[in-house]
Amino acid sequence: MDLRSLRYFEAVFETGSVSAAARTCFISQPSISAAIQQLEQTLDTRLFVRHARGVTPTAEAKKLYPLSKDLTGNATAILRLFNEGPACTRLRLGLMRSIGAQRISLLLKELTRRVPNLELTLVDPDEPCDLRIIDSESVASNERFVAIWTDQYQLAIPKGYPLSLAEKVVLSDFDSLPFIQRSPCLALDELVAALDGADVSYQVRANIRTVEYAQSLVGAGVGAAFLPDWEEIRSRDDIVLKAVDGYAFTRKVGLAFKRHRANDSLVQTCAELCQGMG
Amino acid sequence: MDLRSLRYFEAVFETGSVSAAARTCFISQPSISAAIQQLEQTLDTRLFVRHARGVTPTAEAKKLYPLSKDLTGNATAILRLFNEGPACTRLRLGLMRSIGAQRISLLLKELTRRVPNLELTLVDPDEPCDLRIIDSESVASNERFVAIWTDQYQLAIPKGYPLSLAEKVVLSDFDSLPFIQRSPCLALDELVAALDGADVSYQVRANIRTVEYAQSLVGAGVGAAFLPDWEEIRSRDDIVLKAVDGYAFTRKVGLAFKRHRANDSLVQTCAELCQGMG
DNA sequence: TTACGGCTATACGCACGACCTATAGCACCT
DNA sequence: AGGTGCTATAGGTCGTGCGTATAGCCGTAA
Repeated sequence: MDLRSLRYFEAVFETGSVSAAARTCFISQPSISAAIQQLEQTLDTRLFVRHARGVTPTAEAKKLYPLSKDLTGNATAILRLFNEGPACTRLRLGLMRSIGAQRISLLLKELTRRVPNLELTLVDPDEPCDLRIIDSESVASNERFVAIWTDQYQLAIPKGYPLSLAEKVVLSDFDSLPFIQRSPCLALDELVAALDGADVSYQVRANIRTVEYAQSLVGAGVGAAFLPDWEEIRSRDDIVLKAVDGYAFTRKVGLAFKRHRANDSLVQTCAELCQGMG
Repeated sequence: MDLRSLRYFEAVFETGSVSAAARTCFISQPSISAAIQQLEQTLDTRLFVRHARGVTPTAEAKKLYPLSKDLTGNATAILRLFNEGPACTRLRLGLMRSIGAQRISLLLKELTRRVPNLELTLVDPDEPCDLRIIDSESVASNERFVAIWTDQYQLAIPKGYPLSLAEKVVLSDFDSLPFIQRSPCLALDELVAALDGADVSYQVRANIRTVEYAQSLVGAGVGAAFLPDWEEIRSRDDIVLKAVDGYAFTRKVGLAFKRHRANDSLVQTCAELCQGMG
């Protein structure tokens, strides 16, 4: 019997469902199933009655639950007793460049509020780090991904451009449109592929990496750009955002972390936080 | 932090030594070292000061110890709560045929006393089983071995034989001696090898498997046999036990169990019991 | 009735880690 | 100085916790 199984048991008990428990524990459903089976075996007791709509706890499970809760509570209390104090917890956070500061800063603010004495270091997502905030395409195979939000990519057009008055944007509108490229960006790659397929040639005015630069350049009238539909962009009076008719370019942005660190408490609070920001 | 590390910590704290803790936990010393280091890392605290004569606990360790003891105590209490009652614990014990009933029965008696409601099944040691009582030569590579006793093999001679009066037995005395072979027996194999080397031919009267049979046959005067120097044989007035001059044939008999089951409570009580019987 | 969606259990493969043995390095003792 | 007992490190093996993919089951909707 180990604390891990007990925590999983508690989650199943509280949610009344193996799948739901798996979600709250940031773990796959079969893993919870296996852990519960193992626990049932070591205790030589049936803890849940399985049915198609979830599971219902047996009398033994109801007896076990408060004991388990007490035990795991004590365990984390011991952890806290030794970990709190002046010692600060260090967190290296890999941040995809194209994410944009505004939206992330809310998250980081909340994180530093929740974790006292946090020493946060922001690095590129390809550097060694504890957590990464990246798009879902960049997740490594040994990483777990918790989505935070989904960006809809739209064409950001300077107010003065004729296209900014058009009802809708179609692919042919890109023909000889001054354009600001931001890379790496999968949505842009898709767009380029679509344009190539339609034999439309566009005019590159700038190659930059962050959304902030692109935003400024569009605002300054340098050219149009392909940007996520963030509120901070939408609310500018010098930029118009328009969807490209017939195309939906999206990317899922979220938190990625090594699977074997899923039980790390710092990782867990981050994951919970990110789920809450959705 | 897991219960395993805490239990190892308690053992180190109580014995004041990593090596001693390893012995009481039936585990290797580096494993304890690693677990303690890991615990120190997750608690972000130095728990022991290492020196050449063992380890001394720090103030933090003294603070942790009662908390840890409490936690692991609660955990085992939960286990007991669910495991005790009318449900019986089943144990399949593989018993080497050549071990002899008398000595083992003491051990089994004590075991059934300590474990209430034990359902014991004795099987051959090559059948699937939870524990095996075998000699040290037969231990598999994924098994751990806890010695119980060491048998000294001696020549058991019927009282009436001339050799029973001899001062000492030498290899040449085996020449045309009526002999009772018991196999499999490594000590016997060694003896045979020695006899072959000395060009002595002996006379086989019987081939049997258990010590009990051999004992009876020797007692009945059928022939001599190579037997461990147990009290139950030594005390018979129709058998004389004599060491073979210049040779020490021994075998270590003990408890063997799969390594990954070393933390199983039933396995542990058996191992402790066996250590105590030495 | 069938089709579908959500639930749990099973199958199977991978990778992390707990464990082993062997050995180095250190302090104390003879 | 060499021996003994301790702890730490190195390197390899095996068990198991976790993943994805999938089967099977039941309740609901078409």
